[in-house]
Amino acid sequence: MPEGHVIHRLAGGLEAAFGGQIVRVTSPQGRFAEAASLLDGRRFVAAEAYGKHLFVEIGEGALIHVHLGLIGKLRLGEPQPVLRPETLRLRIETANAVAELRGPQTCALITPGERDHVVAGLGPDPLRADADGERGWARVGRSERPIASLLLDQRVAAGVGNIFRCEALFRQRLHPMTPGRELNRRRWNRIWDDFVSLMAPAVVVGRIDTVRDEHTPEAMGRPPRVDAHGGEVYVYRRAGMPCLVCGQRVHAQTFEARNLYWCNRCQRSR
DNA sequence: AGCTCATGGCGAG
DNA sequence: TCGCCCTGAGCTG
Repeated sequence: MPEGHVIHRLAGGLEAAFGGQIVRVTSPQGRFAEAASLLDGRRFVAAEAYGKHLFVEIGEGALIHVHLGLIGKLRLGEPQPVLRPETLRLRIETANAVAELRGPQTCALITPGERDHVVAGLGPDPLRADADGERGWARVGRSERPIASLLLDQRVAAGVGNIFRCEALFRQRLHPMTPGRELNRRRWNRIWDDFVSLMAPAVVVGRIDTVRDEHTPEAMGRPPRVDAHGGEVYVYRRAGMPCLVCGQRVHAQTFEARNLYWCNRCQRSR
């Protein structure tokens, strides 16, 4: 479940659960055992998200770098016995809380310098107060690449994933294949502002809602969306269903190995 | 029980 | 551009 809002939410949850406390760190699966033993029994200092990357600081001078990838999960909860240890890469626990990491793309012990190197390779993160959207525009405005490709490029906007990409393009009525250089700065600013205004609440509520007030279930007299991957959206995973604005069937196509969803009638500009 | 797909990203060719 | 990595939910049988 990993777009940037999930990672930021996890960072906050980890700090609330473990901040300042002495923690047990283990790797029941064994694949992170050596590093875990170095951190075990030390004090949890901080957890920080940058884009889809999570940095967990336990003890001095070392960080755990976590990237969930497509299928990784980090669950926070009450103390409980270890279940399915064969897939449990990392477990952090106190008497009151447990965090369990399974299936991550990355779980590695790194130095602060290595963390800085990872961050240096990322573009601005709409969820960070220090983000500078202009850095994203610098890459978009002179690119021949389709905007759908650019918006998943973590150097353009770190933390944006497939849902926010598809939804921002719909909200801006932009055809996914529009080359970046055909946008102007104002158009980019509106996309960026959408990322900020959609992602920040998603961190708080733990789901993605992108439909404007006039298209909510209440406003349109339709049943609310109930499936597990999020909240109310315009096009993501709505292939073949009627567009909430014009009624035409939502299109879906594989593009650069990812699913792309859009409305051919509403998103004409290019 | 087995198959497919997923909110990612990498490296080989 | 494709195959591959890692896990689990949601189908199908």
